Amino acid sequence: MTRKERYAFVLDYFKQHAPNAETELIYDNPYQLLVAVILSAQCTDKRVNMTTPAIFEEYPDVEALSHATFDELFPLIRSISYPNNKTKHLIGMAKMVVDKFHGEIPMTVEELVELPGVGRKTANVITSVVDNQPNMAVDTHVFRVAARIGLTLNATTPLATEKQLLEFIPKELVHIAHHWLILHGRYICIARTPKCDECGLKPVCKYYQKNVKPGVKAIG
DNA sequence: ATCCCGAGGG
DNA sequence: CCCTCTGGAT
Repeated sequence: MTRKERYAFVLDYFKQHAPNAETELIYDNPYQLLVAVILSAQCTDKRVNMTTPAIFEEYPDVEALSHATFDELFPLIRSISYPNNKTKHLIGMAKMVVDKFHGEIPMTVEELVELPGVGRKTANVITSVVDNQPNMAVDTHVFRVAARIGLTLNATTPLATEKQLLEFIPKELVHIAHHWLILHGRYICIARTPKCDECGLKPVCKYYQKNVKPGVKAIG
C-alpha cells in the first residue's frame, strides 16, 4: 500500500465516520480564541470554558488585557494548568499585540509565534480557524495518531509531522482533517491503551499490526 | 497513577 | 535534545 493510498483510506474513513466533539473552546472573536487556545495547553476544553467568561468580562479586548496586572489576572486562571506561565503569557501577548501590531491580532504564523505563549501549534490553530489558512496544527494527538496509522514516516518532531501531512492532504481538507485527527486521538486512539476494537483504521494502522493484532508479540 | 488541542528555557 | 511549569478529572 502506497502512502497515497493510505491517506485516501484514512480520509475516506473519517468522511464516513466523522468523530463528534463533546466539548470545544467557546469564543466570539480572534482575541477570545487566542486567549482560549493559550489557556488550553495540558488542559481540557471544558475547564478552559469555565474560566474564559470571567476573563472576557473583565478584559473585553486586547487593550484591556494589556493593562491587566499579574495579581488581577492570576486568580481567574488559578484553576488551570500552569497558571503562572499562562498569566504572564496572556499579559505579555496583549502588550505586544497593542505595541507592535497596533491592537490587531496578527494573522500570519510568523507574526503570531512572536507573541509570548504562542508557539507553532497555537499559531496554526489561529490562522486556520480564523482566516481559513490551510495550516495544520500538530499537537500531541495529531502527532501520535499520524504516526500510528502511517500518515507520517519517521517524523520525530511536530514540524516534520506538519510538513508530511500537508504534503498529502488536499488543501480543502486540511482544516477538517486536523479536527478528525484530534478527535480520533482524544476519544479512540488514546495514548496509553487505544480502543482498537472501536477503530476502523486497523487495516492501515502500524500500531495495531505491531502491538495489538492477535498472534503478534507485543512490543510495548 | 495518568491524562488533558504546549511553550519557553537550558 | 532535555527539562520545567502545574491543576483538576478520572
